[in-house]
Amino acid sequence: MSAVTLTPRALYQEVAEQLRQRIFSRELEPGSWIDELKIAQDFGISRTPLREALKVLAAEGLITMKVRRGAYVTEMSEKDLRDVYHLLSLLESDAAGVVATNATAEQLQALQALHDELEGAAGERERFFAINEQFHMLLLELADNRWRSQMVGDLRKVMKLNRHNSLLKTGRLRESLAEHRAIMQALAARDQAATVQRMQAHFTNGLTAAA
Amino acid sequence: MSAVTLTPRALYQEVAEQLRQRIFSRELEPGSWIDELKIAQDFGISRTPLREALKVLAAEGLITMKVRRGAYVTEMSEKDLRDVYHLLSLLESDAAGVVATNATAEQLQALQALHDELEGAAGERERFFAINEQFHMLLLELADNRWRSQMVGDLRKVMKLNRHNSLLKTGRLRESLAEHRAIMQALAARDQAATVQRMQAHFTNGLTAAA
DNA sequence: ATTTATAATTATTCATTCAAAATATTCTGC
DNA sequence: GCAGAATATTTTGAATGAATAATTATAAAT
Repeated sequence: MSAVTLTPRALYQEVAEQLRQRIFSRELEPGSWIDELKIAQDFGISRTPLREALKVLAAEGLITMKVRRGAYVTEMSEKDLRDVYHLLSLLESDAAGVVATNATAEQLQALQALHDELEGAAGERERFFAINEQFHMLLLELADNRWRSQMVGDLRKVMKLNRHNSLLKTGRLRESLAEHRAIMQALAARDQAATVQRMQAHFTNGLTAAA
Repeated sequence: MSAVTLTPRALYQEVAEQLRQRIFSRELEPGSWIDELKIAQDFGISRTPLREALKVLAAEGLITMKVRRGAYVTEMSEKDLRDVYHLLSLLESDAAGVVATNATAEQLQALQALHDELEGAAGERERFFAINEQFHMLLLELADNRWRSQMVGDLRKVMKLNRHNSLLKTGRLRESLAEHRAIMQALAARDQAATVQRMQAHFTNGLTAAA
């Protein structure tokens, strides 16, 4: 038994995270019914913490509960994808604008450092995506609004339901880098309007590339 | 004709709604601990559906779960209020812009009708607030993005945790009406930029009035 | 043969029970 | 009298079991 029952967090949270992984890996496909008994047996737990985990995921939008019919993995239509992407663009652009206005010199330096890493990783696709993710996360953190961070986190999770879940297509890597550079420059210049505008453009380009 | 389903929704959803009411009415104060046993006995139910309801409310941000310490009603700091209000402004302004661009003539007429009602209710405070709420809700619905609607709904719930929860102060009623009129004109003119800008101004004024 | 109604199976939902952890209280020793 | 440890009580977290609701399948009647 691999069960090291050290409980850093509650079981239902652990289960929720495991379920997210199964959903993102498409082991649980969008639209499919979630068999409580089977999952509970798989994890070796009872249905109680599993049901609590399902409530959490339902609130995140990853699954949809139907009365007396159980839980289904949320299906994202094309419109849903566009809608969620639109909100991500709106929220992250605004966050960038806030950072352009409020960030300290040290914080801007941290962003610049990450961007420099990104420039260096233009060849390695995987590493580029990882650092890119870090950059967006740091930006969000620096915007210092836990409610927005929570919402963006949820939206990004929902985006992962999409089969082509990359917000950045491979072919767009060079253009994406150029856009990032432009954003970084606007940030360094503390130009809020330009930062927002360029971040929005960055997202818009990402969508047309993904479609 | 009316009572079709005996169980319109699951018990945990019913309980979640009841808890929201208790929180909004300050029967459960922000920062206070939620006694599972007591609440369960109050409602005459077991702890199981109650705990599931608590998970839902936690996802909405209304309560905060501490590991092995139970559930607490979320406390909103001044900064939290500003942060949430900022997001509401961002999301609803964007929604208004979308409506300015995409709404059909009939939909704009429906908005105009509500606005006309608002003009007529300038004297009656309660009715003014009710219609105002309807207007914002209809706008959101016409923007046709269920993810945003969900988010705005959650944020508005969280705003209700505040003691002075009115987004519109009484004294600001006349100014608020004037701002609404300006928004309606921009909508009728299908001027997206002006609509967004005026809705943002509307929110900004509301905040300074509430502070 | 098709449609409707009933019965049976299956799965969700809620309650009761059990275990583990944290906090409060009491007792003992210095 | 005070401090520390041990015990007891309170409360969260998890498991199991029972009941209700829904769907599907089968049978009967038109």
